[in-house]
Amino acid sequence: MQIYNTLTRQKEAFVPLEAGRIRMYVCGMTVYDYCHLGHARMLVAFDVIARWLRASGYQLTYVRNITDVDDKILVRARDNGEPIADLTERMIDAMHEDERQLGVLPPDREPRATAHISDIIAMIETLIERDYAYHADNGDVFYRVRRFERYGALNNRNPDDMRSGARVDIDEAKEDPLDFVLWKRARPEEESWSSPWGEGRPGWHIECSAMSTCCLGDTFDIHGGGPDLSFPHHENEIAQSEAATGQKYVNTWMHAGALRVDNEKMSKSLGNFFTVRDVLKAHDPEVVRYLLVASHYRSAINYAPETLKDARRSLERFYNALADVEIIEGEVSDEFAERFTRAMNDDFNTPEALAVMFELVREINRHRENAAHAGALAHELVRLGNLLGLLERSPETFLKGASSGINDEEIARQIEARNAARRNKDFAEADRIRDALAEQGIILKDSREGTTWVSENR
RNA sequence: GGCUGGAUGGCAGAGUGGUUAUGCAGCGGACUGCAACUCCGUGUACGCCGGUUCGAUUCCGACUCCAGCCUCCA
Repeated sequence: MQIYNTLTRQKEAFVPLEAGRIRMYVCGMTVYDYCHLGHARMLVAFDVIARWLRASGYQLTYVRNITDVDDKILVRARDNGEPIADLTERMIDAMHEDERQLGVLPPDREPRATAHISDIIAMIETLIERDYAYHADNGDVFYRVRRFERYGALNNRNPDDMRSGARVDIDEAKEDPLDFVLWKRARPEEESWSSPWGEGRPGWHIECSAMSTCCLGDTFDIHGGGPDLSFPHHENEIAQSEAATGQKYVNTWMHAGALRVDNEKMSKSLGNFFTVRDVLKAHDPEVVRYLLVASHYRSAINYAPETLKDARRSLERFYNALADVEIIEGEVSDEFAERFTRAMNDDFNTPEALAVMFELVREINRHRENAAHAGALAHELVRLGNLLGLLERSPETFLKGASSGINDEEIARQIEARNAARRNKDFAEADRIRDALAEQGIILKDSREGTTWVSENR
């Protein structure tokens, strides 16, 4: 298996630290608002990765944290006039619901920053002991970046270069503008935790170092996250963890590509985001997942509502192939599975894997008259699709969707009326009925076995 | 300014030193009462300029453009 490593900027043969076992940590959400599609992209990308690692026979421990304390959460909770725990619980529930909808399987562990304050404090204490951190005059604790020689390695960045154009805020309390905060002293009225440095809360970067080490050990196999976390977040994590433990932190760094809107990054700070729940109001969740899986996980996706239409049509091709076939296990050429596996083993090449599945679709359609063979091919298609978290529903459920406004009995009645007209060669009437149903999004399909329908809604 | 990516046919999107990606859309044919679904066939696609090579979209160099990071952000 080959995986692209951000640290070395190339695909590498992946070898886990412990044979047969993989430990993976992914930076999750800061829960002060609903998930947007950019989050969905990252969540689905690592879901596919986790699924494939498991399908490949590895015993995977997948940890994805929740940041449930930070400045934005504090501000939002104060604006709402509620305790931060109320806000974060609500957003965590919403996130879980969005994930479930998108077919994202839960990680094995989902540690929260507020549940690991003592681990965080312990790590900061170690960093201070080792002279990698200092308690500044303003009460904050900072990381001493220049003391960590390898700083910038992940992003190929030299601290001296960063200084020149830097827009780093000149905090008087810092020894060096590059230093970043590990522990923030609480301002009056702020929710806080006690520490050797007084009441306060953890800085953002330290929580991931503390939680990943707690859950997975000093050194682990894979660390992932969104495209914008590489710097400074992951760089800082390396500095913190390696300074604290003296061990290599992570072997393979993985970063998902961005999701853009109108060729601009979608992000909360730009305000150009679509929330997952809003998109799912108008679109089938599997269509959204397909859209995300149809691009390689590292490439940027330029999202436009119209692109969902293409995704929908592509999924329809899969489900049309599965419709009216009895899906049964049977003899199938290994070729498809082998090519699928080769694609996925090559840095999780899902577009290539989907291409193999589409070729399977054609085989099914070609062999429809041979029920056993078609059924076996269909079984294989579903099996491969499931590995990507797709094709988990019956073709009927997907194709008929939520038939809005008109119920199945009424549709059946109209179809019977039309077929009666057809038998009488009254094609004008037959077409009138078909057009009327089409108005309501119901598309009829005639075959030797009779007339079926699908919904083009959603 | 520094550091990363990227530029593929109408659109989306893989990949490869010489041979069909794949999906959607289009065109021709089959099936159909007509459609839809499906099948068969069909597109001189690889940003620009040089170089290496028998041969480059694929390797190397320059250039142009786009995006991301350098401040919280998946």
